[in-house]
Amino acid sequence: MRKDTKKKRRGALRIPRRAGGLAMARSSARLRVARQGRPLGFDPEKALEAALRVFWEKGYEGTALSDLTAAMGINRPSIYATFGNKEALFRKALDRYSERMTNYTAEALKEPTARAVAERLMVGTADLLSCPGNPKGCLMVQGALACGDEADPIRKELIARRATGEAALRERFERAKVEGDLPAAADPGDLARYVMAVMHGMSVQSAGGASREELQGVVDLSLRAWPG
Amino acid sequence: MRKDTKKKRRGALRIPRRAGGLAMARSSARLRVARQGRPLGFDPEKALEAALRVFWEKGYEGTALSDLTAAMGINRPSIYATFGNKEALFRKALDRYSERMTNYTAEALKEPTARAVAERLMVGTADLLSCPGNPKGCLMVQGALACGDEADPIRKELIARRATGEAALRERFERAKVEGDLPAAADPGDLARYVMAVMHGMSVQSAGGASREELQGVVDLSLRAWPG
DNA sequence: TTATTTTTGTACCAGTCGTTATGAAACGTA
DNA sequence: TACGTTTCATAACGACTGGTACAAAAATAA
Repeated sequence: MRKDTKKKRRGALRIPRRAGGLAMARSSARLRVARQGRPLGFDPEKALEAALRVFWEKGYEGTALSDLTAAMGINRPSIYATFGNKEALFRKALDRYSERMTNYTAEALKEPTARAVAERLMVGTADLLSCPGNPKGCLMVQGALACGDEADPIRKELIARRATGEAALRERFERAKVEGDLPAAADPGDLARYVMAVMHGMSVQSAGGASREELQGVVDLSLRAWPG
Repeated sequence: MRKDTKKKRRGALRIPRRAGGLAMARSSARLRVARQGRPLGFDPEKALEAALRVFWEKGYEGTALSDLTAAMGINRPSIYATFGNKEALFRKALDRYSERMTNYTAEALKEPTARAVAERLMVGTADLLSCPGNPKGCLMVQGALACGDEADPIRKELIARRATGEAALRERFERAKVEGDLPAAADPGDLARYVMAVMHGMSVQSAGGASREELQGVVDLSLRAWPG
């Protein structure tokens, strides 16, 4: 099911039998206890974590259902019943990625000065990218940077999420200007784009095998551009 | 043919009937004139250019043979006879990309100062990324950043090519240090990585829809980090 | 003409893709 | 026990993947 013909999207409007959101929210269903029927044979949280790893490593398009079933330890029908389809599973993995991996961004935005925000953001990125247990690179970049028509919704989703992050950064820098933290001549939009570009560039370099020290060198140099 | 089973690589050791290199070197076979047999019904240069565009836009994995035949205006057997297989075609397209699109890099390295080298490199990248007729982003980045096992050789090839560019830049900066153009405290490796990271980051932002002016803003800011 | 060589179009290959139908298995409940 | 419900495993679906066999078509050489 790639491109040119009917694209009938057979399973798109399928409703998962069990409300995945609920089952996902509390691990192993603490509140909806004692449902009748055969119990789940796996931990949805761990399965989702495994799926995230695969997507992170191979990208959306490069990940096959067989990769997912192998990594998650369950078979296809369990995936579809619990998470929807491949696209829905990726989005849930992406949510998990944002919550668990890039939570330092929210913390960084609380730093008192614009420069401290930028520094903490970039150092946090270097940390994430060089964490030994993690795949190389950033899911928000390499999940679907260029792809076929089939994966295009995912590509657009990642673009939107990157844009959201950049907007939050720009707004933080606008506040910094109001607070006198940034010179009047500084352009918050340019600064936000610059910081994002450096982080995305670090992601590409990480995917190419850059070490923690090398990434830190990029961070140090990029902070020398800071105004004021 | 994706991953888990035999991976028999049926056509890998196939030898193209006609020496593709020769036919490619001179457009429409000026030197090897008057070969007998039915003449080629298409221009290999134009076909390769069309293939390059598709790979550039959709990445290696996202590009199907049907995409290529449609864009190149020829059918599969002609592709295989002229260029080899999909992987060989991508490599030829990548060569063309390097020669025609990123030739400004060689020019940039000839600039008299390290800063001028960096500036010309990044401005040239902004030009390339915002050239109206071109796909968004950079083929060397989004051709195969994260992918399945099948595309892994291409991913590694891109990593190697990016590393080659970074090494050339580092060597240029080392020369600049010898020439007194860069302070003794400057680290050529860090500087090269920094410039590459900014350019790769611009590529990601371009893929997300960044305009020429926005990319130029990134270039201007990143040059403020320059030592000396 | 006939023979030889090369390209073209068609139709196909085995394998994989994402997705699902089906029925057995495993639970709580009556 | 039997029932209702839910999950599990198997096996299949149609569509598409990269790659090819084959013969007709189009050129040169004899």
